Amino acid sequence: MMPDKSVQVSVSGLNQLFKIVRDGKRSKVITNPHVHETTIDKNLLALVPVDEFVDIVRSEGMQHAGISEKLPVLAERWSAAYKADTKIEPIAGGFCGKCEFKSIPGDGLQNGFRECWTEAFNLTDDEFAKGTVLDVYNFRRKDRLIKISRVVIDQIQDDDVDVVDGGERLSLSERQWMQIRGIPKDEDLGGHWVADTLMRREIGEWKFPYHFIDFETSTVAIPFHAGMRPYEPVAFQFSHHVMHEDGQVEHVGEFLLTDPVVFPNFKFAEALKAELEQDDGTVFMWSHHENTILNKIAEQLESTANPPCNAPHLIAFIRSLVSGGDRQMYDLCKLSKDAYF
DNA sequence: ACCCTGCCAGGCGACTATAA
DNA sequence: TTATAGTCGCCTGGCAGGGT
Repeated sequence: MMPDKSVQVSVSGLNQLFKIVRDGKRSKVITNPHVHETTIDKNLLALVPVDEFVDIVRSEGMQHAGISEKLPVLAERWSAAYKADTKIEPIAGGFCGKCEFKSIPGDGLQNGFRECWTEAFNLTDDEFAKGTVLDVYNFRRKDRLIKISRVVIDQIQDDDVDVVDGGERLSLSERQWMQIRGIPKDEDLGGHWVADTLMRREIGEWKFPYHFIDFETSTVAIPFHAGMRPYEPVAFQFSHHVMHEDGQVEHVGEFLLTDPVVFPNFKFAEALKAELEQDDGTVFMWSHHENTILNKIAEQLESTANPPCNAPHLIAFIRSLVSGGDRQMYDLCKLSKDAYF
């Protein structure tokens, strides 16, 4: 059974019926005794046939952490190793970047990643400290280099990265190369690099007062509110800082709605509108998260059965801020990628 | 003058990896 | 989750060379 994202729930507070509580080191779910009195839209859960995927696993086996093998063979091998507590020989790959057994030097914990990579590549402490192909930003050839045991960052060769000239922008490959070989001496501003012309031109487009907004959202499987679907984002908090022309920065506003009964998204948009419509200063976001959330809220305002009376104003306000709007939010993450190292 | 063929570059879509 | 960029394969169109 899977939550069906196309289904709107008919009641509010469904999530309140199943409270998760800590019980020592374990968690457990307390089911509300009134659960049976609540009419739960059973369609919220969809029966999804997975035969097709089971067939794939049966015929092609498992592919995990560099291993490709039939499931029964793996089950046998891994359970035997687990039972006898014997170590499985490591296979290194790009997926090691997501290794969950890394530890921070000095925290006293064992470092499974280091153990594996020491065994696989004989790396010294010094080499670990330099960094590896896993540390290179958005590097898609790491697998290839790991296969030929070229893993320490300074072992990466010129032709391992096709450096594309980004013109006035720092291209992805130029960034990678800077990370690998360092900032060219004549362009080093003291440990950082700036695309001066581009940066100044972009800043020239901005308008004081600058608004910096940051959203906190959650997407949960069991909707909090009637009319919502599984995994619809709930925007419950934002913070708002303003930077004035004289350089003074202030935390001008914050929205936080924690009342579990109230659907926060529309109140959220309302509060944001009240704070931003005081002037026409540039609004900044980091990456496109704020854009995505605002689009989502506009969608919800349009599709909800009982929209607030100011819905048209809220929608117009959102449209002006999102990509394509006349006051579209400026993505500082993108600028930092284009113009800063 | 026209056509065919092979080569190559660029465009495009599908897929995939990555980041936030 | 969404957005974006890299990669790869495929297609197309331009071009050159050679044949009819």
